[in-house]
Amino acid sequence: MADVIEAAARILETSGAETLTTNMIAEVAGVSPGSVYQYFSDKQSIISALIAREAHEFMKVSHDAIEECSGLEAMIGFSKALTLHRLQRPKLTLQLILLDPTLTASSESAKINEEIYNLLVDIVNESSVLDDKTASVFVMDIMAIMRGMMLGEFLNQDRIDDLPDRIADAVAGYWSRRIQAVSKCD
Amino acid sequence: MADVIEAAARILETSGAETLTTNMIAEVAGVSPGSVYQYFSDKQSIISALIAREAHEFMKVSHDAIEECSGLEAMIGFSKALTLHRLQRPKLTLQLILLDPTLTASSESAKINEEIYNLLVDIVNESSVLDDKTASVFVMDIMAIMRGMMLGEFLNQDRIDDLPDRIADAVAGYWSRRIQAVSKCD
Amino acid sequence: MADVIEAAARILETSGAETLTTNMIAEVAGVSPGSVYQYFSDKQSIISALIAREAHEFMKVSHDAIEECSGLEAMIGFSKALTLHRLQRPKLTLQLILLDPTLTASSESAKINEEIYNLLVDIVNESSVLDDKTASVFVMDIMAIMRGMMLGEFLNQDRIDDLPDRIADAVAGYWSRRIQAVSKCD
Amino acid sequence: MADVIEAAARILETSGAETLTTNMIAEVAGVSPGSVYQYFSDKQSIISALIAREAHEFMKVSHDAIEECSGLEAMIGFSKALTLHRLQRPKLTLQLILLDPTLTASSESAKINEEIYNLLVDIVNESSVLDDKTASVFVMDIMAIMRGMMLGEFLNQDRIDDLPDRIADAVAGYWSRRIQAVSKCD
DNA sequence: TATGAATGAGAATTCATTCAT
DNA sequence: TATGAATGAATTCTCATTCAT
Repeated sequence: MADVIEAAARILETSGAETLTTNMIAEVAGVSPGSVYQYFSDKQSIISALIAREAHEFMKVSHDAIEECSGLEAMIGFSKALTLHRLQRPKLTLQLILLDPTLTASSESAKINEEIYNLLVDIVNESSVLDDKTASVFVMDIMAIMRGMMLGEFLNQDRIDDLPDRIADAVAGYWSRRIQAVSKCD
Repeated sequence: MADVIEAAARILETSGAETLTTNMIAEVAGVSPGSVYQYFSDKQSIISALIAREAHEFMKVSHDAIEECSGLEAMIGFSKALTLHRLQRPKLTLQLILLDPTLTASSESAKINEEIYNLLVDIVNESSVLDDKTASVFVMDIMAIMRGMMLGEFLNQDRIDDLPDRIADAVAGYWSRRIQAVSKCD
Repeated sequence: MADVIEAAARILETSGAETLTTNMIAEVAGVSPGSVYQYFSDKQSIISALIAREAHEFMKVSHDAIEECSGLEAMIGFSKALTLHRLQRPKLTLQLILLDPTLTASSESAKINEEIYNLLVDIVNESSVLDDKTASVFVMDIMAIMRGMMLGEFLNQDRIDDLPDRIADAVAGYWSRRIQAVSKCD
Repeated sequence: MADVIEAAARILETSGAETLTTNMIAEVAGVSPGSVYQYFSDKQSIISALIAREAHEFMKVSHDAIEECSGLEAMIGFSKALTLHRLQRPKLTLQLILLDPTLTASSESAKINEEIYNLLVDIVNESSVLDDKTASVFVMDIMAIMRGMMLGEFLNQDRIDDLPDRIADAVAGYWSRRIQAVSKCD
């Protein structure tokens, strides 16, 4: 099962989503096409499982990065952890974002995604009192910025070494500007 | 020809890239499958033409938004113009980003993309003296932030009315933080 | 009309039967696809007309080659005339043989073919008294030998300059051997 | 796999090359269209495999026909064996000659073709000393005569019973005439 | 449970032919 | 009469999925 998922990951990395056929997955995983369907109901669920795996892996890293920090500092910690984590397999990250930008393909990854979302909402609420909707949009934007910048970098691979810092700056920049904007409204 | 491109756009909006078949495009365009190939050599070139159309439309808006401004002000003008433009057809924007994040699918859209890129590099160079590489990464990041936030919003459609402002804040935040970071390095 | 036929010929020569489309014929002939159908009921009738044209051209040469000769000498004269004639456009000959080995695609070329056939039967009958069936097979074989050797040579283009002599030898060889064989039977 | 090849053969025999579609092959073979592509990469490779099959079958017969003979006698033995072999499925032979007159469609049949070619060159060299080029043309001509006469007969089916003898006479006739012609040149 | 050959619906594309202008 | 855009049936080939072994 893990082999099948990893096979899908490797195919995405080496030749992209168009070549991701179930027969190819089976071949790379070293099993028969029929066996793949013993564990996965269909092709989409393999992709979903891969996304869930990646989300899971990240969750482990995520908590450590935030603890003992709060507010913007915690958010920056989070963004750097996410970026460093995804830098390990940039091509894969790129392909997964294109396949499922929201990470909600499976209920499992959707759940993990929500956990992360709640984590970030908590961080935001520690330092400012925003109504639910505003906090939600705030967090979504920050995730979108991170996702967008990773996607951009992984497409160009121009200056991958300082990507974590650049993303941190983008997040911090958004945070400080936006907190002001949101406060003004009240 | 325009009908075929618009048909592709509508299919992307209503049911996404998987249902974008050449037969479906022909049907929605109200022509026969054969007719599609009178104007387009293959399926990809329809998509490329659609992307080129969108890029073209945006270019018209783009110049107006920037003129008489400079520096950050110009960049914010640009980001708002882009966002407002893409807000007209958010679902389509989303699908096109997923199909071709770099806008380089066709030589024509690649050219327009480069024009926009040069426009932004000029804006950056007006206010700060950065070496070529740094300016390039700077501009790429800003485009990535915009792309990421649009993609995020169009997936959720939570608070679309203040998206231009939020993107402008993100761009401004990145700009001010990053100019400092880059200056420190010198 | 002649332009259309010649266009078909040229396409056969340059790129073979697979690329012989009606649209291509029209383009090479410098007319519109619709115009082609003013003169020809369908694609096959263009090919038939081309075959008829070639048969016709050859008939002109044919009579001259035979007159004042008789028997084997006349037959050799005929074979050399045919070979020299077809050597002018070997590629075309090759393609036409493959398209219609019997030259009976159209009633017109079938008629010319029969004329030639009768000519050769007369030649045979001048020197030997064979029953109709035997004479018929005799002539058919000679035509088949010529066709086969031309086809072979035009595929390889090895030694095209002495092809007429080689074919003449083959014809003469068949003639002399076969006359004996046929006589024995009686 | 053999079923698919035989299906192609039968279609060629009954209705010719225009009706030889991959769907029809699958239907006649009693399998699904997809199954055809399990064994053959594309349509052409089915045809090539059929040609290779025929060439292979003939090779088995070929050696026996020649052994213990030499010179013209061996060549006549060969020509009779070939003719008798192809007489088993004349319609198929006809269609295959039109599809691939040189038998070089596949590397496998090309190889077999070369084997046969070498066999015949050896036969020629046993009785006469010809330079390479002359021997090559000599053998090619003999093969062309056989091919041409089979093609002619299979089109008309006039007197199929004495075809082997007629072809043998044609070959013998060419041989004796041509050996003289070639010797004169020296 | 694992296999992998077989499936067959469906995709992209072609091209002989038509017909409104 | 000439045009050439439009047609649409037919073709090759793919691939997610199944099921007998």
